[in-house]
Amino acid sequence: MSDTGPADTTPDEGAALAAAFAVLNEIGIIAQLATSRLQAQLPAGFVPAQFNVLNHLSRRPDGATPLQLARSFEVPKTSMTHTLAVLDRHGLVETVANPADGRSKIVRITPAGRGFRDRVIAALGPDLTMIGGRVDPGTFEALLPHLRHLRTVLDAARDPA
Amino acid sequence: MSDTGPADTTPDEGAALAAAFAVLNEIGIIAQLATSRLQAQLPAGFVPAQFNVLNHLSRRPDGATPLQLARSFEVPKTSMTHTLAVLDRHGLVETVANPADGRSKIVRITPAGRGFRDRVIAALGPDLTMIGGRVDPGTFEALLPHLRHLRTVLDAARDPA
DNA sequence: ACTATATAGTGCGATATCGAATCATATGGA
DNA sequence: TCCATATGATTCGATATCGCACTATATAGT
Repeated sequence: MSDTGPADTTPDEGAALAAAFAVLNEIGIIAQLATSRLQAQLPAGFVPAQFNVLNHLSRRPDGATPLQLARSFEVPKTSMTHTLAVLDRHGLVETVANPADGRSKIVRITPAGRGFRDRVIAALGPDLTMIGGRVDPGTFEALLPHLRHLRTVLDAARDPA
Repeated sequence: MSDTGPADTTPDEGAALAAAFAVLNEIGIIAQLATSRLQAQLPAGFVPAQFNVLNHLSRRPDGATPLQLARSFEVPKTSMTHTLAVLDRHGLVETVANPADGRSKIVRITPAGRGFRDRVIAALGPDLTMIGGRVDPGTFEALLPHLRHLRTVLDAARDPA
C-alpha cells in the first residue's frame, strides 16, 4: 500500500484517494492556522466558535433556531446551547420564543453583537492583507470556486439529518 | 463597507480582502465537515486531535518532541501533554528521554499506533471514495498545489515562534 | 564556576465540548 | 380526544482544551 493511502485499490482509485486525502489534510492544517489567527484577535475569554456563530447570524436578519445553528456547524445541540448561553450572557445575541413552535426559540444577533463582529473582522484586516501580499497573485481567486464546489458536495452528502 | 469585508480600503484592497476572507471561510467550513466525518470513524473515546498526532508521527520515524508537536498543530504545550498522555495510556505512542536535552522527551508511534492509524484511514476510504465520485473530476488536483502554497505562506508567517 | 535568563515539560483550575438522559411540546393515528 | 412517538431544548457528568504558575535542565555572560 502507498504511504498515505488506504489498502488494496486499483491504481486509479488509489491516486484519487490520495489526492482527496492530501487536499483535506492541507485544508485541515490551513483551517488550524487561520483559527489560531482569529483566536489571537478575539477579546480575552472568547473562542472562535462564539465568533463563528455571530458571523453566521450577521447574515440571517431573521435569526435562526439553536438546532439550525447546531446543524450548520455540525456540533451537538448541547454545545450550541452552551455557546448561545455565553453570547446571550454578553448581550451579543437575543433569544425569543418561536411563534411557529412552542418547543423552539429564535436567536438573533443584537446591535452589540454586530459591533463585536465588525470589530473582530476589522482587526483581522491587517493580518489578511499581510497574507494576501505574500501569496502568489490569483491564488485565492483560483481556489474559491473549487472550494465552494467541494463544500457544496460535502454539505449535500451529510447524513440524512 | 461591503457585506463581509472590513472597512475603508481602496476597491482593490477590499476585493482582495473579501476573496481571502471568503477562501478562509470556505476552508473552515470544509475542515469542520471533514473533521465530523473523521470523528465518526474513530473508535469511541477518541477525538480527531489524537488521530492527527498519530498521523503526524507516522511520517516521522525518528519521533518528535512534545513541543515540536504542539507547534506543528498550533496548540498550547499543555494540550499536547494531555493528548500524548491519552495516546500513551493506550499504548499508541511511546516516550523516551531525549538524549540531546535532559529537559525534553522523544515521542514515537508504536506498532499498535500505526495499526490504529491504518485502520482509521481504511475506514475513511469509502467515505472519501463517495466524495470523490460526486465532485467534478479534477477538483482535488486543481486545489492541491494552491492549497500547499497557501499553507506554506501561512506557516512561514507565524509569530517568530 | 556562578549567576541570570531561557526553555521543556507538567500540575492545576476554569471553560469548552460532548454524549446520555430528561422535560416539554408537536404530530400522527386509533 | 387520547395515546404513542418524534422533536427542540436543557441538565448533568465526563473529557478536552487552555492559561497560569511551577520545576528542572540548558545556555549565556561574567
